[in-house]
Amino acid sequence: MSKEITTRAADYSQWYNDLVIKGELADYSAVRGCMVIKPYGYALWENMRDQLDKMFKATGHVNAYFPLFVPKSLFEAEEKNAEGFAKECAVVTHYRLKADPNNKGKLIVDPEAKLEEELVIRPTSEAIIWNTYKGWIQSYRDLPILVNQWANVVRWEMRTRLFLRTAEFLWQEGHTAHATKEEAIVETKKMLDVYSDFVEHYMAVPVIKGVKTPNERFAGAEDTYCIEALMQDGKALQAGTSHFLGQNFAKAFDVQYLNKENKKEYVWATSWGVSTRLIGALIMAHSDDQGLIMPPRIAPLQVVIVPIYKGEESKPVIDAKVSLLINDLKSLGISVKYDDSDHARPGWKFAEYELKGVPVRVAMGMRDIENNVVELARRDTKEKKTVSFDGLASYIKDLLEEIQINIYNKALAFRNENIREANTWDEFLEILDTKAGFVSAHWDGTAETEDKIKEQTKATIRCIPLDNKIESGSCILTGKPSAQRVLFAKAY
RNA sequence: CGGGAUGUAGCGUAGCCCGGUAUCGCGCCUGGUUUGGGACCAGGAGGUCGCAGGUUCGAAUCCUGCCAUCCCGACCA
Repeated sequence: MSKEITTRAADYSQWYNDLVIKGELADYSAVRGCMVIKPYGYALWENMRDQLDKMFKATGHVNAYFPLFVPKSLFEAEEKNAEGFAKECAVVTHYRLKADPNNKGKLIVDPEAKLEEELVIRPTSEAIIWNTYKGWIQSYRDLPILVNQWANVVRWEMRTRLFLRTAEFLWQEGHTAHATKEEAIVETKKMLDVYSDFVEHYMAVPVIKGVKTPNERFAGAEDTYCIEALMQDGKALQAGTSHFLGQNFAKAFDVQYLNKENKKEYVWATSWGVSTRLIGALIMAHSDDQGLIMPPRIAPLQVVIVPIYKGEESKPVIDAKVSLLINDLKSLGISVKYDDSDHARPGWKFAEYELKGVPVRVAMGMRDIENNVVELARRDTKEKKTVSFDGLASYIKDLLEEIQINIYNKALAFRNENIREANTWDEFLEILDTKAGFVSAHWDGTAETEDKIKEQTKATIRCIPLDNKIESGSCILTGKPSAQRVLFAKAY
């Protein structure tokens, strides 16, 4: 009774909030728009971070750390980038507080401690990083620079939502510098592949790789590549972006190198990022009305064991048997918790771990020990099975993989069912209205048409899929000729 | 930032219209009985009624301002 979850059908947004808060991933904080990521949620982020970090390093990248503050003069150097982020920047103007002479025990900002130059709290780090790269790059021998940083950034959003859009969020941002345009484009696409690989294979969320239209492009980019995922309510969510920045930042910060012919050239750049927003995607892609469903490969906890005992004498017997299983699981690299706490009964624990999305639950009582079995429950299908204790750990290892694949396939089937072609404006409206999801339709390629469609339907062009087949047709709105379909959806 | 709603113990709530020292359930603590899908009995602790002003002898209740959260827009990862 203690932790009722709103159903998806009753109120999708409330369902999402319930999962985040009652599943103990995060909580609201005293700071507007900022959340506290709780240990269970942070453990999930750590698993995601560790895996991504491995993948970044395997593709030749190294980590570094740049300041939180960006002097305003650096921030404004790349005009488009500055313009794009200007209206959501937190700015530090003073460096000292002092006692309020009129109000004992209170503090005021010391007007005499005004900064000569305001410091922008980074909404993204291109400016400070490219200012730094200027000092790192003289020759073609200094290139490429393949640096990533794990950091927090601040974007003063009007309307925030747990994980999906918070004023401060955690992310990684890769910033690379290259001698040639071709190399930079290869890098941009390579990192998009790393993202899609991670999101699909570890988070079990299928994504569509594509390129953004100029309207939706990152401020300061020449091209923005993205991965788009579909949530259970039929809305799309941008799960990651990789930008080809051209020479925009090199020119803004005057970063040039000498090539083999001893001629000066501007450096080519990329940047790419994914954030704690991915956790929102994970929640909305898999979870059900009973709670979260964690993909085994990044689950904070993969297996929970619940003892079922009658009387004090059976408890040590169960403990002893369980410790064997724990050792076996740990030796296979599986995370496991034995919840033998006495303040909650088994039924309560079952519900609790379902809410938290633990992939596999083992229940063991005297009855099981006598038969040399356990009760095994999987979170994704809610299926319960009696399984032999012999070889149990490796059975569970296989089961975790099966769950991983099953939830991916389920999400994939849902996503595929929800990509629909529209060939007329009426069809387009009807799909958006009654079914949501992605709509594949022809578009005349102009920003004006894109804006009009957005105004009338709230749907935006999520991306032009990279594997798009070339197919001529006519624009859904204007009827003008079009060379290919693009993907529309309402989005988070 | 515009429109709507909400804010009372850790959580969910009654009381507000019609002003008089806050109700109930869950949870929590102690002891006991329990344990195969959210246990039961007994006793107990826990509240600046979102915050700040104002009206009043007296404010959870009336008035003003602010803050936070949720929903719908605009903006965005």
